[in-house]
Amino acid sequence: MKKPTEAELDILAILWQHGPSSVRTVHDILNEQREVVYTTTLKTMQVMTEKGLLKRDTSQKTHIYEAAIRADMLQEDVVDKVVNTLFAGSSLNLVMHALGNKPTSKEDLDQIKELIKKLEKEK
Amino acid sequence: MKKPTEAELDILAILWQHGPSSVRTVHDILNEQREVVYTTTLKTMQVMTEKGLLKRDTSQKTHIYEAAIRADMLQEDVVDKVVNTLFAGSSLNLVMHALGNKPTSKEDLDQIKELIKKLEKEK
DNA sequence: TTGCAACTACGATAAATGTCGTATATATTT
DNA sequence: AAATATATACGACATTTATCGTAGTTGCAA
Repeated sequence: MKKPTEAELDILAILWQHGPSSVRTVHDILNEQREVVYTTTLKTMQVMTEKGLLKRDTSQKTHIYEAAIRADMLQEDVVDKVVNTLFAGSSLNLVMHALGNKPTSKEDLDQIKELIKKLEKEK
Repeated sequence: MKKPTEAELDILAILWQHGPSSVRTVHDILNEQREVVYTTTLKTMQVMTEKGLLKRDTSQKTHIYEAAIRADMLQEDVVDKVVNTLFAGSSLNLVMHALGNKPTSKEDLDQIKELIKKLEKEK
Protein backbone atom coordinates (compact mmCIF):
# COMPACT_ATOMS: atom_id res chain seq x y z
CA MET A 1 0.00 0.00 0.00
CA LYS A 2 1.37 3.34 -1.05
CA LYS A 3 1.87 5.77 1.78
CA PRO A 4 -0.38 8.84 1.70
CA THR A 5 1.12 12.26 1.16
CA GLU A 6 0.72 15.12 3.61
CA ALA A 7 -2.35 16.52 1.91
CA GLU A 8 -3.87 13.06 1.67
CA LEU A 9 -3.24 12.37 5.31
CA ASP A 10 -5.19 15.49 6.24
CA ILE A 11 -8.16 14.15 4.34
CA LEU A 12 -7.85 10.69 5.83
CA ALA A 13 -7.81 12.19 9.30
CA ILE A 14 -11.06 13.99 8.60
CA LEU A 15 -12.71 10.85 7.31
CA TRP A 16 -11.48 8.77 10.23
CA GLN A 17 -12.98 11.27 12.58
CA HIS A 18 -16.27 11.90 10.79
CA GLY A 19 -16.94 8.68 9.00
CA PRO A 20 -18.28 8.51 5.44
CA SER A 21 -18.72 12.01 4.06
CA SER A 22 -19.26 14.01 0.91
CA VAL A 23 -16.51 16.03 -0.69
CA ARG A 24 -18.31 19.14 0.44
CA THR A 25 -18.17 18.11 4.07
CA VAL A 26 -14.54 17.14 3.92
CA HIS A 27 -13.71 20.29 2.05
CA ASP A 28 -15.38 22.60 4.53
CA ILE A 29 -13.46 21.06 7.40
CA LEU A 30 -10.20 21.01 5.51
CA ASN A 31 -10.71 24.60 4.52
CA GLU A 32 -10.73 25.65 8.14
CA GLN A 33 -7.25 24.21 8.52
CA ARG A 34 -5.78 25.72 5.37
CA GLU A 35 -7.21 27.63 2.47
CA VAL A 36 -7.90 25.45 -0.52
CA VAL A 37 -10.24 25.46 -3.49
CA TYR A 38 -13.10 22.98 -3.71
CA THR A 39 -11.93 21.27 -6.87
CA THR A 40 -8.53 20.70 -5.31
CA THR A 41 -10.09 18.73 -2.52
CA LEU A 42 -12.26 16.89 -5.00
CA LYS A 43 -9.35 16.03 -7.24
CA THR A 44 -7.23 14.86 -4.36
CA MET A 45 -9.99 12.60 -3.13
CA GLN A 46 -10.47 11.17 -6.61
CA VAL A 47 -6.79 10.39 -6.85
CA MET A 48 -6.88 8.83 -3.41
CA THR A 49 -9.71 6.60 -4.54
CA GLU A 50 -7.64 5.40 -7.49
CA LYS A 51 -4.75 4.71 -5.15
CA GLY A 52 -7.00 2.65 -2.93
CA LEU A 53 -6.80 5.01 0.02
CA LEU A 54 -10.51 5.83 -0.17
CA LYS A 55 -13.68 4.03 -1.19
CA ARG A 56 -16.67 5.81 -2.62
CA ASP A 57 -20.33 5.26 -3.09
CA THR A 58 -21.50 6.80 -6.37
CA SER A 59 -25.08 5.65 -6.20
CA GLN A 60 -26.27 9.17 -5.46
CA LYS A 61 -25.50 12.37 -7.24
CA THR A 62 -23.37 13.43 -4.31
CA HIS A 63 -20.68 10.80 -3.92
CA ILE A 64 -19.90 9.58 -0.43
CA TYR A 65 -16.31 8.77 0.44
CA GLU A 66 -14.82 6.83 3.29
CA ALA A 67 -11.33 5.81 4.30
CA ALA A 68 -10.22 2.49 2.86
CA ILE A 69 -7.34 2.07 5.29
CA ARG A 70 -7.23 2.31 9.05
CA ALA A 71 -5.01 4.65 11.00
CA ASP A 72 -3.28 1.78 12.74
CA MET A 73 -2.01 0.58 9.38
CA LEU A 74 0.21 3.66 9.28
CA GLN A 75 0.98 4.28 12.92
CA GLU A 76 3.78 1.75 13.14
CA ASP A 77 5.82 3.10 10.24
CA VAL A 78 5.29 6.74 11.04
CA VAL A 79 6.14 6.43 14.71
CA ASP A 80 9.22 4.39 13.86
CA LYS A 81 10.40 7.02 11.47
CA VAL A 82 9.80 9.84 13.94
CA VAL A 83 11.54 7.99 16.75
CA ASN A 84 14.52 7.12 14.61
CA THR A 85 15.04 10.58 13.20
CA LEU A 86 13.84 13.05 15.82
CA PHE A 87 14.18 11.09 19.05
CA ALA A 88 17.54 9.38 18.61
CA GLY A 89 15.92 6.01 18.14
CA SER A 90 14.50 5.96 21.65
CA SER A 91 10.76 5.63 21.96
CA LEU A 92 11.21 6.44 25.62
CA ASN A 93 12.29 9.89 24.54
CA LEU A 94 9.13 10.26 22.52
CA VAL A 95 6.95 9.17 25.42
CA MET A 96 8.64 11.53 27.82
CA HIS A 97 8.24 14.32 25.34
CA ALA A 98 4.56 13.61 24.78
CA LEU A 99 3.84 13.42 28.49
CA GLY A 100 5.97 16.32 29.57
CA ASN A 101 4.92 18.70 26.88
CA LYS A 102 1.16 18.62 27.17
CA PRO A 103 -0.93 18.80 30.28
CA THR A 104 -2.15 15.27 30.89
CA SER A 105 -5.33 14.51 32.77
CA LYS A 106 -5.42 12.36 35.90
CA GLU A 107 -7.43 9.75 34.06
CA ASP A 108 -4.85 9.53 31.33
CA LEU A 109 -2.04 9.18 33.81
CA ASP A 110 -3.96 6.44 35.57
CA GLN A 111 -4.40 4.63 32.32
CA ILE A 112 -0.70 4.75 31.62
CA LYS A 113 0.10 3.48 35.12
CA GLU A 114 -2.28 0.64 34.47
CA LEU A 115 -0.49 -0.28 31.29
CA ILE A 116 2.89 -0.09 32.98
CA LYS A 117 1.71 -2.41 35.68
CA LYS A 118 0.64 -4.89 33.07
CA LEU A 119 3.90 -4.63 31.19
CA GLU A 120 5.87 -5.20 34.37
CA LYS A 121 3.92 -8.36 35.09
CA GLU A 122 4.81 -9.76 31.71
CA LYS A 123 8.49 -9.80 32.60
CA MET B 1 12.59 28.03 9.41
CA LYS B 2 11.60 25.83 6.52
CA LYS B 3 10.77 22.29 7.48
CA PRO B 4 13.14 19.65 6.13
CA THR B 5 11.93 17.10 3.60
CA GLU B 6 12.06 13.37 4.18
CA ALA B 7 15.45 12.96 2.56
CA GLU B 8 16.79 15.93 4.45
CA LEU B 9 15.53 14.60 7.74
CA ASP B 10 17.46 11.40 7.17
CA ILE B 11 20.64 13.41 6.81
CA LEU B 12 19.90 15.56 9.83
CA ALA B 13 19.37 12.43 11.89
CA ILE B 14 22.79 11.15 10.90
CA LEU B 15 24.47 14.42 11.77
CA TRP B 16 22.67 14.66 15.09
CA GLN B 17 23.90 11.24 15.96
CA HIS B 18 27.46 11.52 14.70
CA GLY B 19 28.23 15.18 15.04
CA PRO B 20 30.13 17.16 12.38
CA SER B 21 31.00 14.92 9.46
CA SER B 22 32.13 14.89 5.86
CA VAL B 23 29.79 14.15 3.01
CA ARG B 24 31.54 10.84 2.59
CA THR B 25 30.76 9.77 6.13
CA VAL B 26 27.14 10.83 5.93
CA HIS B 27 26.79 9.21 2.56
CA ASP B 28 28.16 5.86 3.66
CA ILE B 29 25.72 5.70 6.54
CA LEU B 30 22.80 6.90 4.46
CA ASN B 31 23.67 4.38 1.80
CA GLU B 32 23.14 1.55 4.26
CA GLN B 33 19.57 2.71 4.73
CA ARG B 34 18.72 3.19 1.08
CA GLU B 35 20.71 3.07 -2.11
CA VAL B 36 21.78 6.47 -3.31
CA VAL B 37 24.58 7.94 -5.37
CA TYR B 38 27.30 10.03 -3.75
CA THR B 39 26.56 13.21 -5.65
CA THR B 40 22.93 13.00 -4.65
CA THR B 41 23.91 13.11 -1.01
CA LEU B 42 26.36 15.91 -1.73
CA LYS B 43 23.80 17.96 -3.61
CA THR B 44 21.19 17.49 -0.94
CA MET B 45 23.59 18.63 1.74
CA GLN B 46 24.58 21.66 -0.30
CA VAL B 47 20.93 22.61 -0.70
CA MET B 48 20.37 22.10 3.00
CA THR B 49 23.21 24.46 3.71
CA GLU B 50 21.60 27.13 1.56
CA LYS B 51 18.34 26.60 3.39
CA GLY B 52 20.08 27.05 6.70
CA LEU B 53 19.53 23.49 7.85
CA LEU B 54 23.27 22.75 7.89
CA LYS B 55 26.46 24.67 8.52
CA ARG B 56 29.73 23.83 6.88
CA ASP B 57 33.38 24.39 7.39
CA THR B 58 35.13 24.81 4.04
CA SER B 59 38.58 25.54 5.36
CA GLN B 60 39.83 22.12 4.32
CA LYS B 61 39.53 20.40 1.00
CA THR B 62 37.00 18.02 2.51
CA HIS B 63 34.14 20.14 3.81
CA ILE B 64 32.76 19.32 7.22
CA TYR B 65 29.03 19.69 7.78
CA GLU B 66 26.99 19.87 10.92
CA ALA B 67 23.34 20.34 11.72
CA ALA B 68 22.30 23.96 12.11
CA ILE B 69 19.04 23.13 13.89
CA ARG B 70 18.33 20.92 16.85
CA ALA B 71 15.93 18.00 16.85
CA ASP B 72 13.79 19.57 19.52
CA MET B 73 13.05 22.45 17.17
CA LEU B 74 11.04 20.00 15.07
CA GLN B 75 9.69 17.56 17.63
CA GLU B 76 6.78 19.70 18.69
CA ASP B 77 5.34 20.24 15.23
CA VAL B 78 5.90 16.71 14.02
CA VAL B 79 4.43 15.06 17.09
CA ASP B 80 1.44 17.37 16.96
CA LYS B 81 0.82 16.49 13.36
CA VAL B 82 1.13 12.77 14.00
CA VAL B 83 -1.15 12.92 17.01
CA ASN B 84 -3.76 14.94 15.20
CA THR B 85 -3.85 12.81 12.10
CA LEU B 86 -2.99 9.27 13.14
CA PHE B 87 -3.97 9.21 16.79
CA ALA B 88 -7.29 11.03 16.78
CA GLY B 89 -5.80 14.05 18.50
CA SER B 90 -4.99 12.13 21.65
CA SER B 91 -1.37 12.05 22.72
CA LEU B 92 -2.42 9.42 25.23
CA ASN B 93 -3.12 7.16 22.30
CA LEU B 94 0.33 7.77 20.98
CA VAL B 95 1.93 7.02 24.32
CA MET B 96 -0.05 3.83 24.73
CA HIS B 97 0.93 2.79 21.25
CA ALA B 98 4.62 3.51 21.80
CA LEU B 99 4.68 1.62 25.08
CA GLY B 100 2.54 -1.28 24.04
CA ASN B 101 4.16 -1.89 20.73
CA LYS B 102 7.81 -2.15 21.63
CA PRO B 103 9.35 -4.08 24.47
CA THR B 104 10.25 -1.50 27.08
CA SER B 105 13.00 -2.05 29.60
CA LYS B 106 12.45 -1.94 33.35
CA GLU B 107 14.62 1.14 33.59
CA ASP B 108 12.53 2.93 31.02
CA LEU B 109 9.31 2.03 32.77
CA ASP B 110 10.75 3.29 36.03
CA GLN B 111 11.66 6.53 34.40
CA ILE B 112 8.14 7.00 33.14
CA LYS B 113 6.70 6.21 36.55
CA GLU B 114 9.02 8.83 37.95
CA LEU B 115 7.73 11.42 35.52
CA ILE B 116 4.14 10.50 36.22
CA LYS B 117 4.73 10.94 39.92
CA LYS B 118 6.11 14.38 39.28
CA LEU B 119 3.23 15.33 37.04
CA GLU B 120 0.72 14.21 39.63
CA LYS B 121 2.36 16.36 42.25
CA GLU B 122 2.01 19.42 40.09
CA LYS B 123 -1.76 19.21 40.24
C1' DT C 1 55.38 15.90 -13.28
C1' DT C 2 52.26 12.83 -14.50
C1' DG C 3 48.51 10.23 -13.16
C1' DC C 4 45.27 8.65 -9.91
C1' DA C 5 41.92 9.15 -6.21
C1' DA C 6 38.70 11.81 -3.76
C1' DC C 7 36.28 16.12 -3.62
C1' DT C 8 33.16 19.97 -4.93
C1' DA C 9 30.30 22.59 -8.25
C1' DC C 10 26.59 22.83 -11.15
C1' DG C 11 23.07 22.02 -14.30
C1' DA C 12 19.59 19.05 -16.14
C1' DT C 13 15.80 16.42 -15.56
C1' DA C 14 12.81 12.93 -13.67
C1' DA C 15 9.21 12.09 -10.50
C1' DA C 16 6.02 13.34 -7.09
C1' DT C 17 2.87 16.63 -5.17
C1' DG C 18 -0.35 20.12 -4.96
C1' DT C 19 -3.45 23.35 -7.17
C1' DC C 20 -6.91 25.12 -10.00
C1' DG C 21 -9.75 26.36 -14.25
C1' DT C 22 -13.08 24.89 -17.47
C1' DA C 23 -16.49 21.93 -19.13
C1' DT C 24 -20.35 19.32 -18.23
C1' DA C 25 -24.02 16.89 -15.85
C1' DT C 26 -27.70 16.84 -12.46
C1' DA C 27 -30.91 18.58 -9.27
C1' DT C 28 -33.74 22.32 -7.46
C1' DT C 29 -36.08 26.52 -7.47
C1' DT C 30 -38.76 30.12 -9.51
C1' DA D 1 -38.97 25.50 -18.90
C1' DA D 2 -35.48 28.56 -17.73
C1' DA D 3 -32.39 29.97 -14.37
C1' DT D 4 -29.71 28.78 -10.54
C1' DA D 5 -27.09 26.04 -7.46
C1' DT D 6 -24.33 22.14 -6.68
C1' DA D 7 -21.77 18.15 -8.30
C1' DT D 8 -18.29 15.53 -10.89
C1' DA D 9 -14.73 14.87 -14.59
C1' DC D 10 -10.59 15.99 -16.49
C1' DG D 11 -6.66 18.11 -18.05
C1' DA D 12 -3.05 21.39 -17.48
C1' DC D 13 0.47 23.21 -14.95
C1' DA D 14 3.34 25.13 -11.22
C1' DT D 15 6.13 23.77 -7.56
C1' DT D 16 8.71 20.85 -4.82
C1' DT D 17 11.54 17.00 -4.18
C1' DA D 18 14.86 13.72 -5.47
C1' DT D 19 18.38 12.03 -8.39
C1' DC D 20 22.31 11.85 -11.18
C1' DG D 21 25.83 12.89 -14.83
C1' DT D 22 29.59 15.64 -16.16
C1' DA D 23 33.16 18.81 -15.48
C1' DG D 24 36.58 20.72 -12.95
C1' DT D 25 39.67 21.10 -8.71
C1' DT D 26 42.96 19.60 -5.38
C1' DG D 27 46.19 16.72 -2.99
C1' DC D 28 49.17 12.93 -3.11
C1' DA D 29 51.71 9.01 -4.69
C1' DA D 30 54.41 6.78 -8.12
